[in-house]
Amino acid sequence: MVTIHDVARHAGVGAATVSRVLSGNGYVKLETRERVMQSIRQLNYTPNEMARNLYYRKSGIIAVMVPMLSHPFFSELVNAIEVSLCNKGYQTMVCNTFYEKNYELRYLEMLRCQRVDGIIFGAHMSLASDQYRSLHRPVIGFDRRLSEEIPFVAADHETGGRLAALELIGCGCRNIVQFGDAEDRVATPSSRRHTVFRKVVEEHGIPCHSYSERQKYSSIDDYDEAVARMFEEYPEVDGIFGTDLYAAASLRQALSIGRRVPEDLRIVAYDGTHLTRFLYPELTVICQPINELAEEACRMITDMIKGEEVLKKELLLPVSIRKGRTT
Amino acid sequence: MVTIHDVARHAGVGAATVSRVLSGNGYVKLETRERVMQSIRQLNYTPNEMARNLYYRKSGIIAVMVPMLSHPFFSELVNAIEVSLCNKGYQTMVCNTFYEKNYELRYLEMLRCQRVDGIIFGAHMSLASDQYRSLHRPVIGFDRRLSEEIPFVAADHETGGRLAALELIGCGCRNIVQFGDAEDRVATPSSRRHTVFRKVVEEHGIPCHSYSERQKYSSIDDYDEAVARMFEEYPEVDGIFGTDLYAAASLRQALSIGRRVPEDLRIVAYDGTHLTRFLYPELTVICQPINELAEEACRMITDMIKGEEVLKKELLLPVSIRKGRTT
DNA sequence: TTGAAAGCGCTAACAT
DNA sequence: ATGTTAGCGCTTTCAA
Repeated sequence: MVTIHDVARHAGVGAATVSRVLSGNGYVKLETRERVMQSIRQLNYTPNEMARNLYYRKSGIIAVMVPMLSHPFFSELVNAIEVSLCNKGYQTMVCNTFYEKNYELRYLEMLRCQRVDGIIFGAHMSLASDQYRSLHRPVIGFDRRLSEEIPFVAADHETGGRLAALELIGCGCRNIVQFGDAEDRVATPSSRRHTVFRKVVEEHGIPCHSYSERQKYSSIDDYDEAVARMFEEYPEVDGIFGTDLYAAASLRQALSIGRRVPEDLRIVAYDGTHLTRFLYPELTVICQPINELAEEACRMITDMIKGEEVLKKELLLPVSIRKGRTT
Repeated sequence: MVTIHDVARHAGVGAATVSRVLSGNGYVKLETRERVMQSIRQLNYTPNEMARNLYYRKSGIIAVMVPMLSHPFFSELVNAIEVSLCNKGYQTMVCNTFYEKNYELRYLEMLRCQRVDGIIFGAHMSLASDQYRSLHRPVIGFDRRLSEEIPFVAADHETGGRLAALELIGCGCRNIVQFGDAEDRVATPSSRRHTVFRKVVEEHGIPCHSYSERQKYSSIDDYDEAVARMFEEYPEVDGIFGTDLYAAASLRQALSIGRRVPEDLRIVAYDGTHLTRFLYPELTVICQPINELAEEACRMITDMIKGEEVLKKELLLPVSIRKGRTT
């Protein structure tokens, strides 16, 4: 590997001069500059990023932790984050956690050892909040309230849950099922949509059955199985609410057992990933503003890295409803 | 930030001793070791990765370049790569290229400046092959023949194209359309499936119309538009072949204009992403072995990084057909 | 068994 | 306008 000293020797100057030419800082005689440039080109020199990083104590890399990248919501999210970070001059490191604490810990370690400048936490929160707090480094939660001091960004899930409920109620549903835990046992902002959904449904005097999501999804089959079990246990269901994957699996199975949608069964999806655009009949879906969420998350984390205090610690972005043919 | 010297001072030893304790190399008296360990814990010390990386001249990071992470095929691929690299002790950096040469160049630069130890090229190949060759660093092509010396891994697309063709022919299709360029203008292994597909179809005396894929996809709408145009230009079509997204868009539009699948129209998809599992009727699909492809790609790149010569420069993995209800 | 010192490749302060 | 030097934080000879 050719170093700055090789270039310096080749050009007959000191290393500092080469550095000056490269950075554009400081004065360099035109003639010297050109000689240096030529040496750089001849030796095909590229400055070593690791040395620079060590000096500046920053890696220029931001990690984004998600439970599973292949999940459409997270792949679209990470995609948007990558775009946004790239525009801000950062590289994106992806970290799958598979809902496992060990992975989370390992990735937190990357922050402490300065491998990354910051972390966007899109993963399940499984650690005690003081473990996050004790970091004292740039961390933000995506849809996760990690601790009081750690800023987070999320969609306005309460409104999302309400919109979904009203949509199904408006269609005249009498037996509603949602995939998600309505007990508020999980403290993530996104779980609130299920609490609100149930509340609104029951306020209208309609029974609402909630199927808790499993802790961990390893494959698509998990969704299919959950939906199959639901249809078995709750055959009279006429309104379903769940994330895109649950909604899609419900739609598919409903059609395959001959139930008419939306006549016999209405479905409202949540998230609005690309998947919903490929289904027939088109799903009615509550869309999270993925791009905007990503943009804000990146703005927050880069501000924190720059040392600026993030003023608004909790940022909720509005959801929207896209009406399809399943309601 | 607390450094190794802080720990050394705190424990009343030299920095080298702390290093020995940390690495487990060399002899350290039990008593000293324990004193050092205690200091490490008390000061909450974590070794700085950047300094280590500089010393060892490696970052422990591998970049994977894809056109667009939100595309289901690439998100599943990168997911599998992340898992595989993680098991091998590497971090994964994602790089979207959006089919643009500038991005590719920028990412190649990361290799030269030692920001990453290697690159898996899952992106469109837009540079001249000597630009890749001149790297002399660990690079492998995923579905891309970058230059003669650069190893690559891909699915056996020729067989894939043949299987798809035979499937549609076997269903009695007389007017077949495929989404993809059958002219072999693009030199990627994956484009071969379209050449073979057309060849097999025409050998059976059936006309085959090929819709060239666009260079760049920015949104899902692009697929929808292409399919809509196809149905308009080629209303008599009774057999369609295309990647999952084309197949899914075709299925949706076919159903929405009242065409019966598979009675009036048969569809064979290519790739086998999760998307295909959510459609009704279930798509018949030629599946790429994504996990195995990722596994092999990672094995190759890590071998190259270790300095081992990759023996088999071209690795083709078998595809499989999953029969659904669209044929 | 341990510490001092020389690097890894770069930048910036300080001389000149 | 340019070179020398002292780090950034770590690891590894080498000497004691």
